[in-house]
Amino acid sequence: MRVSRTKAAENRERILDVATRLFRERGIDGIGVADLMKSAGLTHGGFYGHFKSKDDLVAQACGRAVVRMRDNWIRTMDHSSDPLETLVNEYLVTKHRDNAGRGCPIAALGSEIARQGSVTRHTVTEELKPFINYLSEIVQGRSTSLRRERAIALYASLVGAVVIARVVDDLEFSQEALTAVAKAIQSKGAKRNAPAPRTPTPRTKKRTVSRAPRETKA
Amino acid sequence: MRVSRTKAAENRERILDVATRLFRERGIDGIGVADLMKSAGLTHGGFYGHFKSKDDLVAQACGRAVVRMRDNWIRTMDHSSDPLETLVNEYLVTKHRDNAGRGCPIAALGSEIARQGSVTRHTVTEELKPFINYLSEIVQGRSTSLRRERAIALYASLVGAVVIARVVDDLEFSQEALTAVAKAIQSKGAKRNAPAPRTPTPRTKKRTVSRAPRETKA
DNA sequence: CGACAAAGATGACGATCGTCATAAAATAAG
DNA sequence: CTTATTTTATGACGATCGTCATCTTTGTCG
Repeated sequence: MRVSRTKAAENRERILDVATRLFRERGIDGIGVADLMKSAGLTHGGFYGHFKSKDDLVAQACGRAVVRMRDNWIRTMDHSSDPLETLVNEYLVTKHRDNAGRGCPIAALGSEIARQGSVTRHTVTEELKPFINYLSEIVQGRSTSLRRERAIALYASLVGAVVIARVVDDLEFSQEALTAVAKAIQSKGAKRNAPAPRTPTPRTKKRTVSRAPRETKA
Repeated sequence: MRVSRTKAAENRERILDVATRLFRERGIDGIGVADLMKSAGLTHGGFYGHFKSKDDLVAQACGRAVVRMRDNWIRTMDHSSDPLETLVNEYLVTKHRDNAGRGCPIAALGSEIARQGSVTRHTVTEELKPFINYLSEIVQGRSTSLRRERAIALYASLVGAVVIARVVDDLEFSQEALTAVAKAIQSKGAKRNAPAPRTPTPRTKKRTVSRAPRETKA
């Protein structure tokens, strides 16, 4: 059966949205075209009218996931008086850890994207660069190159923390991964020569009660 | 055909060794039982005499990969006068980035292990804990809890750096991910109140010429 | 030396994979 | 209103997936 032109475009968008979520939840190889289309409310046949292959969808979905993450966090940080703390409070929390389908695609799919074809990797790379550039503006540092270095190191520690927190099945250990990196970032982001927090285990629970990262629907 | 008891044990070891490498290279879903057995020089039929399912193999292979990584790096660091710098020089280099099959299993499979069953995740977790405990001894910090925090944050930034370096297809960007985290770690590991390096882009290439991490064969 | 047991080879199973040809159906164009 | 185009549905394809039953072969032990 046929469908109106706008409806067809909506269907395409829905397939992409479902893919960005299910890939992060189950892995790129963990969800097939048929299941994916069913989750979008369609049958598997119509897929190849929208995408020329699964790899094509993977590239577009991964790129979209990075764009959504970037736009979402930039928007959130732009409305914050302390963007770095806001980022940490949105990223290094259990709600993000337990909601891979709506969280950072590099943390959710990093090791898989690394094995994808050139189109997917290139798309992800180009969409990731503006995010790093933005982070370079919110970290401290004398020179632009130093701030860029710190931005990359910041993002790397965020990704690694969530990956480790999702790998380990020990809840306490998992929580440690999140809070340890959060503390490391905040002690670094603090004013130079400011006294480091003397107590080793102060308020570490309060930090996990913030909102989970959410994506825009369209 | 039958094979001597010791030969059978060798075959089992070979299957496990091949699996620890191929899983990291192609992903857990990226290599099947048949291909895996062929790579071990056997046919697919004998597999279930050694392992009761693929998940069983995945758990043992991932656990073994973590053990090998841990033992290898602990041994290397134990012979070094500056264990932290040695770790950075072994981990944050292109040889490690380009050799996922023999590198850190968390960096190579982190987002996939996070979706594995409870046995795999528990095995990995328990083998990972001693590594974190070891790292806690080589980082600086007044209290044991502070050192543990820093050890976890250190490992997280290592993992994140290699994941990002493997995801992006921009070679310069990829190299930046490695060196940025290396610098961040070394500036942190330096003596407190030591002057931070003033020049923003000094010697960053020399650091990448070290040996790649290697595993023991048995 | 002979009998048993066990390891690996062979081949097949049902499921699922990505892909595509074709049919049906409704919108868009005339 | 008719015609033609386009989108989705149906169903099938070969390949590969994990798994297992069966058989052959051979090491092991009485």
